[in-house]
Amino acid sequence: MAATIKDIAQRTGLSLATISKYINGGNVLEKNKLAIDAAIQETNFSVNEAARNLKMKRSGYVGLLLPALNNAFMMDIVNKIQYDVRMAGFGVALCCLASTSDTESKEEEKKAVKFLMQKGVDGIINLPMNEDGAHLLEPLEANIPITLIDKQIITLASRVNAVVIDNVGACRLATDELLNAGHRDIAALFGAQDNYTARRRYEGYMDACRQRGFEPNEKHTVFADKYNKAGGYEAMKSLLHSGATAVLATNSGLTTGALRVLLEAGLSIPDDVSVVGFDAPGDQPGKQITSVLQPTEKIGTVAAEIMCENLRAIAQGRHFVPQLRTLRASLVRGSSVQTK
Amino acid sequence: MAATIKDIAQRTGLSLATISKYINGGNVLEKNKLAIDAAIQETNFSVNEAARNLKMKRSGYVGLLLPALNNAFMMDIVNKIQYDVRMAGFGVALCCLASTSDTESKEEEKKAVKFLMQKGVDGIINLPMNEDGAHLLEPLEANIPITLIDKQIITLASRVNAVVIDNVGACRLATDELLNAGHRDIAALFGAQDNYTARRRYEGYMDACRQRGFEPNEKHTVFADKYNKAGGYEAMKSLLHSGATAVLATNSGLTTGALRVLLEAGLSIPDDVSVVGFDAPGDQPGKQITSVLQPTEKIGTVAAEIMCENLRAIAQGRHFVPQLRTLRASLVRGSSVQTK
DNA sequence: CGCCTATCGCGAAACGTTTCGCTCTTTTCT
DNA sequence: AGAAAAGAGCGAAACGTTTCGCGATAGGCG
Repeated sequence: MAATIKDIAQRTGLSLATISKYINGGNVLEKNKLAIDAAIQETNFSVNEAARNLKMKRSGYVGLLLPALNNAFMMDIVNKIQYDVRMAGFGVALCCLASTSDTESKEEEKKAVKFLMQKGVDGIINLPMNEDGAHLLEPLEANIPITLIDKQIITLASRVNAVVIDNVGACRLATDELLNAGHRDIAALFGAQDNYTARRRYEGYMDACRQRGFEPNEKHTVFADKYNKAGGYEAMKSLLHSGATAVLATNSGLTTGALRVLLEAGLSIPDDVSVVGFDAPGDQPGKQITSVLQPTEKIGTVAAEIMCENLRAIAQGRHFVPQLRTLRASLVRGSSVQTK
Repeated sequence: MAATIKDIAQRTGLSLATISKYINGGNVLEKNKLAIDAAIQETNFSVNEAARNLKMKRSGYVGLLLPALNNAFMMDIVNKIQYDVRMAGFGVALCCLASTSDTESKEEEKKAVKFLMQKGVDGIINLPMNEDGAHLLEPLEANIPITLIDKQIITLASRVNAVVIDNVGACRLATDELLNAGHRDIAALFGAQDNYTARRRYEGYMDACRQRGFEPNEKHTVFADKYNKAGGYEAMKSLLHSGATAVLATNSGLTTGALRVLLEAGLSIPDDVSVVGFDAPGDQPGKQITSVLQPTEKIGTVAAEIMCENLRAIAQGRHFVPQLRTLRASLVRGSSVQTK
């Protein structure tokens, strides 16, 4: 049905090789150029990507593999990457995991990588669940470029790209905001302890405290197993009567969960308790929570950029070296912190 | 590098045809089965999808084409479809438009369809911007199954699937909630008048009013050109001093925009003004807005289901008839409506 | 004028599958 | 036992590209 390169060859009296060359930007006599263009117009020809892919051993797709798609952070990143990658001519094969449990997710992530490999994606952008990076070994063997986002995998650092935010600095920023306001009894909520990001943020928290020469109360620090709303809810609940005058919630889920507890307890913010969150939905009508804002768009752009550059390098047989890009997060002040 | 069917043939002493047949579920002598399985194990073989796609004239991808990815409604749908479609063995090629203006979006949508066609997707799931459906003519000619979500395109009704919600009923539900509470002066915010969904919701609103035998005040009704937060903000602003005792905001953006205005005006909900919204972020800490909730997961599941069924039918040479599925939305009561 | 070099075009093989039509073997039925 | 039917396997062609290596044509130069 659809026209092929063969049809163009017949119509123009040229050979397959010549048509192919022209299509791919090669040089051809002016009159042949015209003839080919005309034939392409008439037949409404467009190259068959499947055939091209077979020959070229590529697929024209980039896999985008995320642990979930249920919050604004992920959404913004997906949106940006999807767009930038597409503008570069690649398709985006989206894989967002569905499991809620950590161990299940890890298993699911491995399966997803297999799926993407089977689909033959040319590259993978991944916000990893498996922090050991075992799931990435196979694509790495196959020489498929990988760009990690949000988390670095240390053992793979020399082989994969990564675009992360300065978690230590970000959390230091958030902590300082409370410390500057005079708070010392801070209920500090972190993600699970085996989570890279959570650990870095804890580090930033400790840094900030120690810089003031004070050792935070361990009793007020909790690492939530679930880093979602439920986790934040439970964690905050357990700290409700701890005497803390401020709350530091170090990710989006924890923040929403914690806020809900405070609200249900009838506490008023910031009069009864000050709050600094992460990625707090700043978009809602109502009280604005002072919160660390991650540069999601930038993360997406940079990840896409690196990936496309890698892909171009591979196509041209050039070499490339994995990059690490660290982006800075900013603090957006709302009205949730009161000087003590 | 990677093993091919040829390698398996050599190792087992069988022919290409036989290996292919076995791989695709055909019958083969028990001892050959074993031999093939062994060879596959040893060589870590897996079929080359590019080659298979070329031969079979398919790509193994479904295009998912949305006007944007910047709200929970879209996110939930993407998430669900992505998952279900993947479980059926297809990849999802995500295309979310970036334009903010209507006309630009329509142009962008056409381009996106071209992109997906070029990529050779096997089917397209689309929340359409171009309500005339012109952008879908080409894939339709090419016999690519199409599933519309959220909006039906009447002129294409016999050729495409559609899964929509009962907009009329949903808006009637919302309106009744205010009417039942005794409100008669309702500031009613709708999307642009050339928008299918907006019109249906307006219809539902009018239905509900007329059923009570009263004709709503036209002055209190506005069709916002922008159906986002900004649109809601402007629209509400223009109605602030209209004397309305209640607000009906008929989509997510309008709802947030309107709420912001009320908040800034220092009005308290529901004491000063009652509010019923659509897709109001019910997830936030703070006051719950009574709101219509769309069955996003269900929409996703049904759309994926229909698409995969279509694709299976095509693969097996079966015929299929386009379906229309209408889903019901529900009203979630918060504390934003007060009896007058 | 003749040689060297660029430039352009071509034929053919290759990428890794699936499938058609055929042969050969085995089973089933009468 | 013999014929028919069913089951397995095979060779070869096809899907639509890209690319290698070679021949031909034309232009530049001494």
